[in-house]
Amino acid sequence: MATVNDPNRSPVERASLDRAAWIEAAIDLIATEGIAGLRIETLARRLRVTKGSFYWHFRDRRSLQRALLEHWREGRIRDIHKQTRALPGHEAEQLRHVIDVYSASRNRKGILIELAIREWAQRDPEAADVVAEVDAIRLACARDLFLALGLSEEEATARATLLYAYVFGFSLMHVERMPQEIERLKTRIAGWITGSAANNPVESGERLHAE
Amino acid sequence: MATVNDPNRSPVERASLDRAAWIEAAIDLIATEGIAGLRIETLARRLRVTKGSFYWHFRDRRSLQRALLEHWREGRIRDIHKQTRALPGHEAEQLRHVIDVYSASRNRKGILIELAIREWAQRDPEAADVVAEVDAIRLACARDLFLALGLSEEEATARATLLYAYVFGFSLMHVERMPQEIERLKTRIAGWITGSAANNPVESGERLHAE
DNA sequence: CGTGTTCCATACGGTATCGTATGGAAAGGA
DNA sequence: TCCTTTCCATACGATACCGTATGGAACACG
Repeated sequence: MATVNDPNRSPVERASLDRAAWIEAAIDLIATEGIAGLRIETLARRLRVTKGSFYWHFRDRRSLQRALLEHWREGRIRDIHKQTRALPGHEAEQLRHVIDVYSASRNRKGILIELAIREWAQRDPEAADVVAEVDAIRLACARDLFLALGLSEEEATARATLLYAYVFGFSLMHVERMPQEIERLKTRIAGWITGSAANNPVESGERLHAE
Repeated sequence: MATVNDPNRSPVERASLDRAAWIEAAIDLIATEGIAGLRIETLARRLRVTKGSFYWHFRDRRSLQRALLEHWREGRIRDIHKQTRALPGHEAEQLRHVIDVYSASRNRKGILIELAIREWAQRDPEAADVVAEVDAIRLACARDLFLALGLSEEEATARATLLYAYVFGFSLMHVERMPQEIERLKTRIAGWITGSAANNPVESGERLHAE
């Protein structure tokens, strides 16, 4: 008896979906099409079902958007805490790690999602609230690292702000340059931002902007 | 002769439009609704005409988008040259002026347009080309100011990149804080970026090698 | 006055999407 | 077996939009 949820079924066949599957697909969609491209029937086609399925799991389009925001919010909060948890004495290293891991070249899809949501937040109050919360938490995490380095409150706040703004701003830029040249540039800038010895290589790490 | 273009006509009456009027309205629209909100019939309603007018002035929707890009490109290039034309000996001051003028709090609408176009550029090659050109020119202008301050090529390029990324990144953030507090923060950060001695100069392992 | 040009209104076919209403297949108890 | 729940398909009305075709009013000009 090959039930609907039979794990032995061919992957191309339709499996029973749940809210999580819709949210996952929605994240993928906004990464490539932006928030405006988040259409129910488009999603349904990608999932090889009809929108009858969608309206069983969600009340309406707005409901999916809210679930999307919540999913993104929780993921970002979990990640920033993971990425900024430094061993004592390794805070500077951890800061450079954060800069590197947030950079667009390292995590294209995550950046696209960030940009899509932030552009959405420009005209959606609920999205703006979520973005504001994520910003505040990430800023606090970065600031704490600077504080651990012995900086004053104000100094640490300012450096964290510079770090955070720089990372997202860089992801907005469309630079045409040799990759190697770019990396040198970014390493130098990271040194300024962290205000520390700048020449330690940054270790690669896990993704921060994962969906 | 009270022609259609008679300047004595009441402003609420419909006047004869031209391409420039459509482009202006389109700019306003994307500032509030984003690129996806740029619909011909929506624009026509705002201009109190029907789309019959639009298709007289433009071939199709894409044609308007291209005109929009061109208009934005020219405006940005003119503006950056104007904002970065410094009197000799006043380059640092001019740099601070640039940071201030391009900050979101001072130019909300302009930032919204920038963000909309940059988000558009994430998935439209023609828009991406225009953004890349504007980025290159603005980076060059900022770099030239740093060069005039005596920095090396590489150092000037890096500082210009930091400045540019920071300004746009900050406009992406949703900070909730006292305006006055924000201004102090931004002033301090601007000091770091310009490398001036006004506040806390950026002291790193590789400090300013101005020759 | 007649004619051509400019600029816009109207009407149309076609597509995409939203949300609803309703039916039905499959699975799991009772 | 029968009934219920779960999950999705189908059909529908309604809206918004694109691009085209075509008519018409106002003006310019000879």
